[in-house]
Amino acid sequence: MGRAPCCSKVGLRTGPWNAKEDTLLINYIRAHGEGHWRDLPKRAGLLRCGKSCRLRWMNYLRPEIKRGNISSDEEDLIIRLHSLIGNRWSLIAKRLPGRTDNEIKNYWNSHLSKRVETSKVTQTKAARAVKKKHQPTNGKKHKRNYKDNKDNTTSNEEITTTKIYLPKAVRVSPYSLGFHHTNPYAWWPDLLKEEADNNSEVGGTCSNGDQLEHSLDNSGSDFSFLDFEPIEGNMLDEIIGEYQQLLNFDENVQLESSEDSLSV
DNA sequence: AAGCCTGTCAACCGCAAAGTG
DNA sequence: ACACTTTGCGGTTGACAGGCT
Repeated sequence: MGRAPCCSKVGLRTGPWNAKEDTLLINYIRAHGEGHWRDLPKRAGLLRCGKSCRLRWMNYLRPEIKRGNISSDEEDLIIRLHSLIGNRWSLIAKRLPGRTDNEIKNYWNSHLSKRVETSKVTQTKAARAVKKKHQPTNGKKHKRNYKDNKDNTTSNEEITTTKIYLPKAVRVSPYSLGFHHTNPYAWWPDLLKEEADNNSEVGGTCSNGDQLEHSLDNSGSDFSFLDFEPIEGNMLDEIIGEYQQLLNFDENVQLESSEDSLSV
């Protein structure tokens, strides 16, 4: 997948992960925790680069990841957040528990971007019709301040210049943002689920022959995500409400990427 | 049935921020 | 303050599936 692997990865596997690799990675992380991605493949007996392992874990194997269709609530939230902060997928993902930035990005590119674009055009046509209706008859431009969009695809569209400055991208641990899950092992391979359910030793022998040293204890501290409690209340509603206030501040809001200030 | 087209999504890359010594 | 390493992010790619001609 993607581009050709970089030069330093000779001898390492690329492309889709198989079940055996997934199991090795899951077992290793359950035993030793996340992090130290560079050394992880060697220790786990994987012929992958650390980056690939991290990506596989973060985007697919983490137990708190929610699989399945994106709900209409989530979709609505994505659209609103994207209109507010643009392609900041990780920030958007952090507002959608169980969803990954990659998943949201893909969903946006394949499902939402076109729909939103279509919607924009429709709205623009309607706006033009209204504007034309109220255009002063002397031919002078309407006094209201219109400004071309940066994007040429909508260069003819005119919107007001209320600006919201985007925050700089910051790294925030998903755990610090209330990332919760209710059934962390819901979709893990049955073998692993059994192990988790039984609170049993992860150890034994990996398929590569390595011995796993640590045991899994759900009440223990090896995995912080095991300690999470379900979110109280309807988080999506809260978030939508939160941003609704911002979006309603002015009918037309123009986003402008800049320093970490918010001004309207 | 076969070839082409299009949409989806996992996985890759480069780059930059954060962390560490 | 600096250099080096690690981690996280966003853009992009390409395999695959399904629809269309």
